[in-house]
Amino acid sequence: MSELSKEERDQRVAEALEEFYERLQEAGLKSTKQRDLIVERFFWLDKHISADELLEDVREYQPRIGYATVYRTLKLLTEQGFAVPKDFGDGQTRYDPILHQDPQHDHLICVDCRKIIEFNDDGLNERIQTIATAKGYAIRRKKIELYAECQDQECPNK
Amino acid sequence: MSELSKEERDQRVAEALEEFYERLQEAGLKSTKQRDLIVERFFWLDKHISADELLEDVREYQPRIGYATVYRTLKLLTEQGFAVPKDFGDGQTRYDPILHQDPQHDHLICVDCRKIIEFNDDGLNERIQTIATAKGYAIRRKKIELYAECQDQECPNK
DNA sequence: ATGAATGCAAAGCGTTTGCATCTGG
DNA sequence: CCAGATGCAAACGCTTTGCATTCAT
Repeated sequence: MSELSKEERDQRVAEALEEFYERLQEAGLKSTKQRDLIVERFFWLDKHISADELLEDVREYQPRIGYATVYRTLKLLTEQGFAVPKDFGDGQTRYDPILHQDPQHDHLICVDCRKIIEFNDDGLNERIQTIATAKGYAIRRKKIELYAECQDQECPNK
Repeated sequence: MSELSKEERDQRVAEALEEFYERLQEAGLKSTKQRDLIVERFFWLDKHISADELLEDVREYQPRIGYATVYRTLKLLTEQGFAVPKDFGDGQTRYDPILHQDPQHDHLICVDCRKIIEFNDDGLNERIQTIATAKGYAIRRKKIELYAECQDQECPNK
């Protein structure tokens, strides 16, 4: 994610947008100034974000956007598989953008400072597959959150 | 869980209750008819349960219990480490009782019928430990939810 | 008696919805 | 044109809180 160059990032956002507009068309839905902006910013920021935070961001470009529009767009993105809602227990839902090259990552959350580290572990993913298969299920998606405290003093809240 | 005999179950509930009352005393908090009932039923039922469902259950014994009391008791149980709140994305928080012999389990959720299967996998737990340790963190708790569809026709919603 | 717990109703908060208006295809 | 999208405000559902009353210690 953050190791990508601006070019690579632009590239991935562009691809995701293209895919998104294709789906819009297929579904007979419309592209509008507001929707386009929200979706583009959502992809561009490329991090788990709350409706509130996203609204604040897009209002820098179009101050009159209403929060209902943001919620509706996030719902649309979720339905179309471009976003995954996450709940970290602080009362508000956050949405993870899915730029399709990206395998869905998991989270390690510091219980002291609430810092959220994203990670991806093949061994973990394999194990999960094994478990689901053994029980006769096929994984559609997963939600893995590890709540932990860091060992040393890098964490401000200790 | 469900493989326990009634005796074993009673035993575990009794132990958990004892521990709970110890903590209450230490904290200078009181034991009341309502609180006792809610906690006992919560331990006895021994499954993830919403505030609503728990309220409905305890009202069979004491119809005048208010929902605020149930919420307050669940909050207390959570603070004292006897319950873990879980969010499965359907808008209401569910609480998992922790009877202390029980290692914390994970969930496999059918995306079609919303059936929730609890499981525990040592390989998975080891892998998680490894990941956290490698990143310099010590796990306090985890939340693992696998959303999957079942392979055959046992699932009513297909 | 005194601090804590309860029940009720009201408030909170994030999210969703109804509706009149606007807009893209 | 007309279905779909927007913005606003009101409604929603779950959860929390204020307050007068009751209760445990």
